Amino acid sequence: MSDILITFPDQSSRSFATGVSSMEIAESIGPGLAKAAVAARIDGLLTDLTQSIDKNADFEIITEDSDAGHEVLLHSTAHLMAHAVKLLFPDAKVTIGPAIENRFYYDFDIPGTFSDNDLEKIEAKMHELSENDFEVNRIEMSRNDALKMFKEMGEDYKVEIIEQINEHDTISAYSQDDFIDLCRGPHVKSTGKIKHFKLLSTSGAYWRGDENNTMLQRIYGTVFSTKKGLDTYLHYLEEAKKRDHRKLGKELDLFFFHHLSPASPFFTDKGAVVYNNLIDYMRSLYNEHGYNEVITPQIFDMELWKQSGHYDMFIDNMFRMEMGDREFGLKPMNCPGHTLIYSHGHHSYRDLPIRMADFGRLHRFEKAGVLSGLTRVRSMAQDDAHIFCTPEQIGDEITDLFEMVQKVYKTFSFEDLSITLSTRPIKALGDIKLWDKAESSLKAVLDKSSFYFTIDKGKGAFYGPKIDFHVKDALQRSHQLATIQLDFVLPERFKLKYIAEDGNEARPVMIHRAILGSLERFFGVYLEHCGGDFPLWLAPVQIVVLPISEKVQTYAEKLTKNLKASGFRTQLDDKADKIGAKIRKAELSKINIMLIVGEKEAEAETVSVRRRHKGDLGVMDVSELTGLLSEEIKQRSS
RNA sequence: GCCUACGUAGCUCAGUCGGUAGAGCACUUCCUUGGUAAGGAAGAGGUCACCGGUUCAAGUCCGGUCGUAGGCUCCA
Repeated sequence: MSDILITFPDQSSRSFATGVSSMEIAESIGPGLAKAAVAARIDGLLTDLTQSIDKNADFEIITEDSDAGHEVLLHSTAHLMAHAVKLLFPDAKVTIGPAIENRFYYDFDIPGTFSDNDLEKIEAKMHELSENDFEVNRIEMSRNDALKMFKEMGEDYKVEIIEQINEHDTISAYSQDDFIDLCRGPHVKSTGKIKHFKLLSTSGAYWRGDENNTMLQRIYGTVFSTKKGLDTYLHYLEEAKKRDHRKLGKELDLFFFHHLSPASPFFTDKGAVVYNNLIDYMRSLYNEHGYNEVITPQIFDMELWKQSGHYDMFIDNMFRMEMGDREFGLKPMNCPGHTLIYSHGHHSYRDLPIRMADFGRLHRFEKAGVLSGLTRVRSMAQDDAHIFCTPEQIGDEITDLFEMVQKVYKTFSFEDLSITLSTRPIKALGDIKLWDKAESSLKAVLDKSSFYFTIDKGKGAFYGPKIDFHVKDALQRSHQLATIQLDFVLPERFKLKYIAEDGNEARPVMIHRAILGSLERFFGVYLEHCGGDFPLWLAPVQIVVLPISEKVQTYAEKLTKNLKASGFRTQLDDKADKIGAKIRKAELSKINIMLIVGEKEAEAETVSVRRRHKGDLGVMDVSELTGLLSEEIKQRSS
């Protein structure tokens, strides 16, 4: 038997006997590696460790702590769960069970549903199967044999899957004890490898995601190679729950919902302070960047939405009303209204670009099942603007937007910006030449920006290509916030024009752009990002004055009054509580500055300053303090 | 829209087998006048989401409506 040459990721190579398995190679390198190995990558393809190799190949061991290895482990755990479910619920039919980010799921067709109690039983059975340490074996077979086998087993969904697999492809299945499941693999070599897992939740899910198909029962779970890994992940889930904007919104009394206006947030006085400060901040940027704000109607004759195309594309998401013999639509977007402003006057190329900003309230009838807190609402406003410009101006406008976006994310301390450029979809309106030009100008700006970006081919809007910005929050979750979309269609539909340099009429381009996106959603995302600890400039209550006893009531009142007059959002806590209780209350409501005043301070006209989460900062003159705070607010420090 | 779970005081939650509703925090009043994360006492607060049904009797059982939550094409 001749030898084969195995090349490792560091480009070193060694020869092995033909037919060597990945496991044997791993063992030859070291027992530690062999223990951590879950799969191998041979010439770029993920395979089982037991797979034998009979030709020269690029080779890499996949360990359980790598991303690919974790995926294998997740997928193998999905199988283990399916195994347990089949034992406990013999009538269940298996469907698919992929790994997703940090989790896996498996969909089953069962007569009833899974209860929490069932989940516990399944988990216990999984532990039992893990302890049995069954070998996991790959079985390859022809398409016909596979069809026959799964038909006999009554696994209709698997049969459907096999029927869609290319005739000439080999089909693989994996067995552990007497459980067998159609699967591409690879898998861990025995069930004993799967130890640290937890089933998380159940839900309904349509077969192949199509609501016309059978509703299946899905179970989500997670698994890690170490107990520590699992604990860390479960802790992360706890942390995410603690920071949930709906929970914080209630605790800090920022907003609430009422069943008489579903999915439409009520911002309390406190929440409105934050909301309005977000708007004020964007306004200050608009001043710097040459935007003009407009105010447009809430309700338009349906004729407008027919002309804009919303009637065809968006009518299911619109609130409509009939008044006498006219039908009106509540605006879901500002753009059509803005074209009416643009058309209200004549424009020369010298007027362009026109940057038209609008914080108008929008209403969208989102399906009941997709609503969620502030992230998916039916009533919202955006930091919306439309830029009307010449095709030549697109590049400069985008460059300016980039600058703005970066400023904004810095202010809110969002790091880890990533960008996608979405290009022309198959169903696109407008001249292809214009598309090419628009795409290349977007790409040129991106190239110049030194930002890393990926291209989402064919994912642009039907009216133009777009750039989306994604940020990661404090828990490393990604959120799409800003969007910049080029639009050639609306200017066409509304026959927008300007007089070009050559004296002829020309069609402007519209750029739709929002940086925070919807203010409601941004409020939610940012609330979770900062965990309710608003920076001073955004805080609903910036200062609370805490008198130690009634003896200093007069001083405390005067102090509060003066701070309010100086523009600080200040409260006085003159309840008959002890100072410790007042401090505790202020800390829990996350008020930035606590001013403790007793007889000493009253006499010297000073304050004892305590900062949220930081504790006692010592005694200060009032003017010194207000100077520092004013500067902090002006800088919008985070 | 579909599946599942949930809806009890402002908030967080108990409420057994169907027998007419309870705690903590918050709130109000009183006592205490205090020095950096909870001083004490008393009081007030609920059409148990809504509508209907079963029953002598419903927060509890059944049906419906509304609302909220987790999901619903990350493919064997």
